[in-house]
Amino acid sequence: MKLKVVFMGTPEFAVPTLKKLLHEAEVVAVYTQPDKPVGRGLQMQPSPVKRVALEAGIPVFTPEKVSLPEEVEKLKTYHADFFVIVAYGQILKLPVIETPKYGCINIHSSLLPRWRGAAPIHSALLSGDEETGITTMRIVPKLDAGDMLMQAKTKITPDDTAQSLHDRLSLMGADLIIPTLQGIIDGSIRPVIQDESLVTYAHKLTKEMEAVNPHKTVKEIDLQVRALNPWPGTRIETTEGLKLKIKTGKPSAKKNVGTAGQLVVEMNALLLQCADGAYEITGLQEEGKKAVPTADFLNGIKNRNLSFPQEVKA
RNA sequence: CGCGGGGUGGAGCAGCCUGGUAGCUCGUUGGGCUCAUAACCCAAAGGUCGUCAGUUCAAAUCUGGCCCCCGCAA
Repeated sequence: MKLKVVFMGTPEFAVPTLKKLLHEAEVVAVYTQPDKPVGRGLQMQPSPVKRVALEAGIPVFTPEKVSLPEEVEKLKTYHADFFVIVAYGQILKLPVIETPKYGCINIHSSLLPRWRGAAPIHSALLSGDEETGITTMRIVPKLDAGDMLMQAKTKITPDDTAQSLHDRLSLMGADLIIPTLQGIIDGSIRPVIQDESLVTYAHKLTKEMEAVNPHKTVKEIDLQVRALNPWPGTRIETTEGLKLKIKTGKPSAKKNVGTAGQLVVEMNALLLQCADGAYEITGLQEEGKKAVPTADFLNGIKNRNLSFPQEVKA
């Protein structure tokens, strides 16, 4: 008999898990954040989870606060075995948590207890962690503090960005959900209490983080570019008015091509001089234009009013 | 009605204000030079200038509508 599940999730990250559940379990209802005005023109947009759920013909609910008493009453009527929560965007209060027969299960995109909180993928990258992963756990009232059920690890490669890790981890999470639920039912999983002495917190990303400080090291710049891709991105603006986002790049073999903060063109490469060496920008996007390989950008500037080096504004 | 930039040979751009022979850097193809090359030299192919209509003797260029792409903001 299929497990009866209520799914709660919102962004793209939650979609693979929802699809897995649609396939392997009986999803009786989907909860997601209300439609919001997003994008150019500020048009109302349903969440990615809502789109998938509607397509599958599952009832979708978008309460502002799922923990209100009347919402809890409705949740009880499903008589669900589990609530599965993936990046829902609301903190569940105890009455909700206690509703399903076997409890509320959460998928978190880090190796707990490291990186509890809002931006675990970015935090792992930004701090130069060598590996990260997925943890399934029981939901408790305290944020991301529940007992851990299963984990899967993945190495962070030099090419990984927040985007590539996000995509990989979201699939890993989907693969973990059925074994986790089954393991609880048949008692084969032994929940592990989080070691509070190892807890770190992943704080929310802000727009301000996109600014590059060229007085940081090449290593730090590289991690920033990869961790903040695609959002909020890594932006530089020169004193001559050139505004661009660094999409991709790598530490350059060249050591010093100017003074810290200079943007230099040398041997068909665009280089940003940092505190301890040069960082090569290999892909970029100018304001209002498409993202292009740096070679294309350099082809174009040859008949524009652009000359290098330029100074990057702090 | 949130603000703004843009659609020009395969790529990235200039030209538009001050209408009148299609430009630059690169790629592609052929040839040359070289022990050799992603280097250099010569040559060629490739574009109804997003689309529809208007103004004009004449529109990439001016005017209006439509389609598409992107940055900010959320």
